Amino acid sequence: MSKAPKTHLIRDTNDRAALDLMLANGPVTKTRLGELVGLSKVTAGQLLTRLGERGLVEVVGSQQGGRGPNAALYGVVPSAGYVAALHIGPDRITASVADITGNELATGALDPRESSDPVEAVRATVAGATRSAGITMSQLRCLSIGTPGMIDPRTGDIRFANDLPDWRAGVLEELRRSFQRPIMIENDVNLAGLAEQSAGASHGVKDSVLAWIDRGLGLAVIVDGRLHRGAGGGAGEIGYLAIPGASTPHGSDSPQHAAFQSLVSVEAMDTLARAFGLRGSGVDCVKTAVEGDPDAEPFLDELARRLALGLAGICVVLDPELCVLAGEIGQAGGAVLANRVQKAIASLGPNVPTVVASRISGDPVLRGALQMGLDTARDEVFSSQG
Amino acid sequence: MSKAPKTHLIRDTNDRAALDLMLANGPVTKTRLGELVGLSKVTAGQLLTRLGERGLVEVVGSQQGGRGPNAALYGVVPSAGYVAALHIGPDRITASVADITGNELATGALDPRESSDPVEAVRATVAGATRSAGITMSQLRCLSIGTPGMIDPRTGDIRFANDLPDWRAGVLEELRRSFQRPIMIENDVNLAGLAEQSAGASHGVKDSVLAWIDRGLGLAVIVDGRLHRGAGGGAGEIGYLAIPGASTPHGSDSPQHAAFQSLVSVEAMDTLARAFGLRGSGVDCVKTAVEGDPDAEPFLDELARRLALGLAGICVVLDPELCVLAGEIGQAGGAVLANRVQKAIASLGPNVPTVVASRISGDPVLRGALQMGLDTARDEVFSSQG
DNA sequence: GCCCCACTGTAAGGTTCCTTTACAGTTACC
DNA sequence: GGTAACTGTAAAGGAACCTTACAGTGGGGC
Repeated sequence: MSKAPKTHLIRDTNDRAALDLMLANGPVTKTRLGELVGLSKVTAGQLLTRLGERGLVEVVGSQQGGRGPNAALYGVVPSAGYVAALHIGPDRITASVADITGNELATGALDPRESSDPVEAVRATVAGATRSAGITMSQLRCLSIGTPGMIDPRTGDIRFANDLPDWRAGVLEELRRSFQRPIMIENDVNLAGLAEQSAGASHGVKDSVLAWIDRGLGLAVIVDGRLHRGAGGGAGEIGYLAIPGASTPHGSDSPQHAAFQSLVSVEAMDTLARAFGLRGSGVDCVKTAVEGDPDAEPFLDELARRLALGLAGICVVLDPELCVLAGEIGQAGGAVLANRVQKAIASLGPNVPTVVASRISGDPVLRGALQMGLDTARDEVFSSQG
Repeated sequence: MSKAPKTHLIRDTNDRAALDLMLANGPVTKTRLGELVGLSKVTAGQLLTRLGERGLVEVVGSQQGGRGPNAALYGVVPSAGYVAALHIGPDRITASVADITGNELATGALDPRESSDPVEAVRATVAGATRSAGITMSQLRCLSIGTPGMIDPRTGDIRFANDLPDWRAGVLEELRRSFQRPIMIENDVNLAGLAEQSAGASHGVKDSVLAWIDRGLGLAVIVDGRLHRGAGGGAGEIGYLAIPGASTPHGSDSPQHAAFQSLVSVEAMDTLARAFGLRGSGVDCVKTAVEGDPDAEPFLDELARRLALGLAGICVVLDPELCVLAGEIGQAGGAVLANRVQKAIASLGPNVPTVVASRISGDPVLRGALQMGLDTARDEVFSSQG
């Protein structure tokens, strides 16, 4: 109810609700839209006329089989806007381009070693992906970038990214200058958490965490349905978490080795597999163990125990309803590992979440970045000012 | 924009905003209210007429010193509703009665050993407090109760309270039957966190935690300005937190002694003080150390180190902007302890919050309970249905 | 094969709630 | 003693929703 921007406040709210409904449920008739948004048939019709004149919705068909005349079906116009999402990894940059409805049009990839300049690398990858998608870069409403490393929640800029020496503070500003449009950078693990929430295991769950167990270790914290970044963007940096009662079976027991990162990463699994006398990489050993190899059983139990030692502390603090295991190790462990971790957590503390494996196919980070990009693109395109 | 309860949706929102503004800023004139709420002078006048007819606001004076006629000052009518708040401790029940503006009218206390029945104890304490306040129990809009123990966020009932054997699951239902009005039970530490947020150190801070260090140990987690209870109400039960690298200087080092609870409670401080060859209780030793006694210095350092070991893990997960130390030990430690804890956290991890001591005078739990009670009473009284 | 009923889509008029404009009355300040 | 700045109310206007009414369309019962 603020005074200045009161131009069409209620109407804007209803327009946006209608657009979101059409994106979520697909094409709808006038009458149905009215029921869903809470408007009369007449007002819903006026709303659709308005959005049609702005080029945001169009008739996409008609509903067959009804009693009376076939009602027109209205849907969001896909070409109303496009977004590009990127996942910056140490040895691979991947990109995805989608239209405003969330339909993925094309993907692209680049070896980051081709260029040490982040802006150049991003431009090249995005250019390739947009070309395959059959659109121009100028049609992109915004760019959404997932990286390892910590983001300053005030500025949105990178604070530091250990695995990406070329991505330093100031990159956001350079990218914005180069692209002249909204650009967001977000932590990769947080994006995996968003992806899981929007279309995966934690969909509809209010309080959940996603543990990313890969070369690095991280945690996405979702409280009350919203991603929690922390005051300095450092929430979920559980690689630093000091783990009590942890000791590698044949390794040293000194304090500096008790960090969570050193216990459950891809690298740590390689070491652990060797310590258990297993062949192959740590990830492979997880897979064979999950498939039922009895020789790998103790190895998997130790992994579950280590994970539980760290997660138990997190559960004591947050008491999440659900804990999703993701990343290369989490995905390899699947439901088998998840169940064991849940049991192990139950033996360690009072708060026991349901533990499950990731349900996102493909790259969850890229998926999350796309979701974040779509959210802001829709805010832009659908707002009456845009 | 739902269809059924559309009766005066905008109007209700504005009415509530006006009432909240008058509660926060004190009496206001028609014109000023219009500016604050975002309405025209005319509409603000109609709004005040409406609320006046409902007995919620009244003219409480006139603004002197202006140019034109002295504008009437409108304020919330205190007698529009009353609330009672209770703090149930193992050996003391305290109560407080306030009017809808938050003005505390009377307090009361009871020894819980007088009656083993929670309902009887609550009735007796509330009866005493309302009598001193000069109102009847029937004028109470709601009852808000702080207890140790875990609350089920779905039912609002007690799951279990270790320190209160008579308070078990089902108490909420009995209380509701006895009082026939809204009753809320909340964890004491969470209430201390709410008190600190509404009128203490964490006022206006989005992401903060409050560590309660007393006979028991607990953590109130505030994310995005809202108290986080967790899926099972167990968020912040950090007494169970397993602490790495912890060992009592002269005590045992076995795993079962590494729980946070055993390291920093009032009892643990008694033991620690003896271990350092100090006289007096642990709390007294904290006080003398804070006052500058050099003999107690190492004792205080060890307390800060222990606190930091636990809080560092919490900061890695949540990255709060602020960490408030409360409870008997936290309050006794004051700014001196807070500063040392902050330094110690900085040496243990990447996320370093500002650490401060509680700023609530009196009983923070009772204060938080009152705040929670006021919130729901206002929802009731101010809603157009009420 | 015909009629009717359920449905679509539009037009007209009504309600709610806020706004602007206008004006009469009051008081500090020059 | 006049004016500028303010208060408070009345009247008219506009935004955004609603209901009612009606012409048109097509599947299913008879």
